[in-house]
Amino acid sequence: MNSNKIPIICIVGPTASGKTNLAIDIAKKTGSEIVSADSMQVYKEFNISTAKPTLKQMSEVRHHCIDIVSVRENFSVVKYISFAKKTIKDIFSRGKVPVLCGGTGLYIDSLIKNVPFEKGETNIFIRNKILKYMDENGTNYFFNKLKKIDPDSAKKININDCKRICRAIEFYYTNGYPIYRQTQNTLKSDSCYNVCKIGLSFKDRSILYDRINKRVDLMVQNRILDEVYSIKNIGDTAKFSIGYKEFLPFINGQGSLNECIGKLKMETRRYAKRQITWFKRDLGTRWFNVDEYENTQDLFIDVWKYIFNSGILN
RNA sequence: GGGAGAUUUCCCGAGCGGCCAAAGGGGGCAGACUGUAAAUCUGUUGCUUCUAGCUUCGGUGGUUCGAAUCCACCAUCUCCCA
Repeated sequence: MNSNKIPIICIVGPTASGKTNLAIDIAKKTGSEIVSADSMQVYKEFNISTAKPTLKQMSEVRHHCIDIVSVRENFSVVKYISFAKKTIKDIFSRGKVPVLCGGTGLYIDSLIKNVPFEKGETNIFIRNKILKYMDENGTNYFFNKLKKIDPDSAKKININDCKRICRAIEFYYTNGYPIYRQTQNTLKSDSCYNVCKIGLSFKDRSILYDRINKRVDLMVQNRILDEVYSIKNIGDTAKFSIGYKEFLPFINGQGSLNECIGKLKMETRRYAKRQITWFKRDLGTRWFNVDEYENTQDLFIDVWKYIFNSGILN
């Protein structure tokens, strides 16, 4: 146990696995606060679609990194990290062990691994020009350019991955050195947190998928469509939110509502799959199969035992 | 009642005598992921004792060296005329 590191309890897992409730139970038990790690719950206007904790839940346990920007603004990992780092420090300074909870793997890993995001604010204008060029003329020109300025990254990035090619080039020209070096530096640097990581998973994938489908039905009942209608001038990062873009065909008269709901369920399931792939990578995570427990109380008891025995609270 | 057309691997859909276990897309499964990440991208997807063999293209029979592809009948569906 490294004493000069801030201890964190971290809950990860796919969407609809029950992270929110588990985190709240843990925070109540330890008298602590929750730091969300969710790239879409940061937006004030998304409530139903992001399955945010309820107002009641948020009044019982303090939540952070939720409702911090408008969908009109662009958000990114960097903004998240600077916000989350301060928050975690603050919670710890008040004698509590923060509970980090969320489904955005990139945000969690970047935070925990201490990724050194430096100067070089993204130039959206240039980025969009490069992406537009690749969309119209193929990736060859920029991929070859990348091979020259950052051959290591070119080896790792697939020739069809426009966004990563674009980012690597953008990185080089704003920072003056290859993005590959940043990755290497991160691997060398030490985390400033001491993390007890808990993952929620399912022995039977179909049970998770079933929960997702039901959750979407519930969102529809809770008038997710009104939420979509109420959003005006959405920005470039929020517009990709699952639960927003799927309803656009209906709103534009290009599809039935049922088709959109079906698509939303499907996209959510696929998202869950990607989350599982991401989180599985971290060998330090202690996994709990949700579908092996009779109820959430039993699950909580086991999780709590694990947290307690980990020594993170000492 | 008469006429025209359809039936393909989990789904949609191409194939119209050999190069077809069958294009392409979707989904599933697996993977990647360092300033858009709920984004983006990759691999794989009939079975097996897997550099080969076996069983598939509504059903049954036939033509042919050879059929998902041609013929006959049957079944189901769609459309058109009554």
